[in-house]
Amino acid sequence: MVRMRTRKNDMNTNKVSKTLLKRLPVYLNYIKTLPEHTESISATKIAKALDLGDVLVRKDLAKVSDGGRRKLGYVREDLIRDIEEFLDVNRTACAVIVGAGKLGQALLDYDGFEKSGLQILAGFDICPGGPRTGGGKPIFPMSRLEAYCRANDVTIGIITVPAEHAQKVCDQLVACDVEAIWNFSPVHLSVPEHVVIQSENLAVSLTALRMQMKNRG
Amino acid sequence: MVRMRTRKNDMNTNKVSKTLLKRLPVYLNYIKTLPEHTESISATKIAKALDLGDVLVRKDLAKVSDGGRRKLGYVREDLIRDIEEFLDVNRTACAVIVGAGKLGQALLDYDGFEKSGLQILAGFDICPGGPRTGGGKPIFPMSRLEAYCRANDVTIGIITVPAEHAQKVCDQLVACDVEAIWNFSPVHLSVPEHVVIQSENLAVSLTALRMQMKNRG
DNA sequence: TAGATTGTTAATCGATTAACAATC
DNA sequence: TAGATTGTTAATCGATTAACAATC
Repeated sequence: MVRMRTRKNDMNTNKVSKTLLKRLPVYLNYIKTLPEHTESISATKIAKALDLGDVLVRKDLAKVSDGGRRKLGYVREDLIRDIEEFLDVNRTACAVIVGAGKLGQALLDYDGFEKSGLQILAGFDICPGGPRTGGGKPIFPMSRLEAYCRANDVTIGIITVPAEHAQKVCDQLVACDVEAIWNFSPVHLSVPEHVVIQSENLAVSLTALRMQMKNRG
Repeated sequence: MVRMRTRKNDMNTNKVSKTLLKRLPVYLNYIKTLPEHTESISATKIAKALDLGDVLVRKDLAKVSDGGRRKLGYVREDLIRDIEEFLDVNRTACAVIVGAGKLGQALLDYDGFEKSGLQILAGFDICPGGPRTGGGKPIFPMSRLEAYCRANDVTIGIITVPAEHAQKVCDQLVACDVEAIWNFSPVHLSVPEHVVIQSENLAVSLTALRMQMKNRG
């Protein structure tokens, strides 16, 4: 009798905590960078390598995989598969970047997002400048944004314009029916409730870093 | 009798939570972008504008300022001063960037960090390429890293090299006696205990974003 | 067996929210 | 006064850690 691979009941029903979601890609990356011949890996070892508590890692892994075997740990490639499945990295979302300055171009050219399930199709800017960036992706004028998004199933808008234009650009992207905004400008953006927003505010990170230094030194 | 401006007792003794540190720069930025003529501002209004709970903002502000007046809220410029003082933005830390690719250059040219107390002096790379970037800051070969860091009081090392070189570069920066590492490469870095580390892992953010989309749609 | 590991339940810790008092 | 606000104490929520049982 063929038995379907069963998943833990709570795997999909339980809400996943945001902190777990942030750790899973880190685990995944670490496990993937282990030497090829590594057969198995334990939560304890991952915890030590990543400076985390072992119980924490054990619980995290239990939430996304039932491949854990007492005394043995996890089979490496099974664990990779389970995490990837959980994170749904194979379902690719399409994105555009608005703002083709240095940062925008850096993101446009970076090919590392594809293994996290993101394909950045094109950039948009008020003055499109050179027709293509080094990485070979096109940069279009803003006037073509909406048509492009609708024609190419763009679900994520990435904002890399200066702070003063960010909200306006955000509104334009929302009008293109993107489902999510990934914001790299240092301002809080207002979006309708159905739109997901994630802000990378480097000034915030920097301040956190500096305060930690202050508390140590 | 001249009375010194007194601060709440718990302001320096109490440990500040990490979450507070992440919100303060956001508050500060919001308050600063209010119309010039704005005299006063309340926690309630800030909360509404930034989609946060009002009690949360109220408690946060109380931790960094004692300028709150019942019924009136805070005097805008006093609050700005108190937050800036708390975050110590006027004490500037010097940094270098290792890795002068597009991302490294974007950060090197970005002038927004200075108002958060960071001065990025120079970039370093294995092949220094053109002598200067658009923003006018120098890019040196790696061989000059240590001498430069020691000569210029560099306390923060920013890493924007590909993942496979990140740990090596990190070790080099630690050997230059930097106090903190700001890591933009998507790997976990090991540092001695006395070194502060902050990683901006975009793959992690991206995954969090995609999972939120999945849970909504 | 003994030891390394997972898994589970309870305890702790930290952060947020709720309720309400104070007050200008 | 009434209303908008801060401030404080208790309750709740969520995440992590501790303790220990299970097991291959």
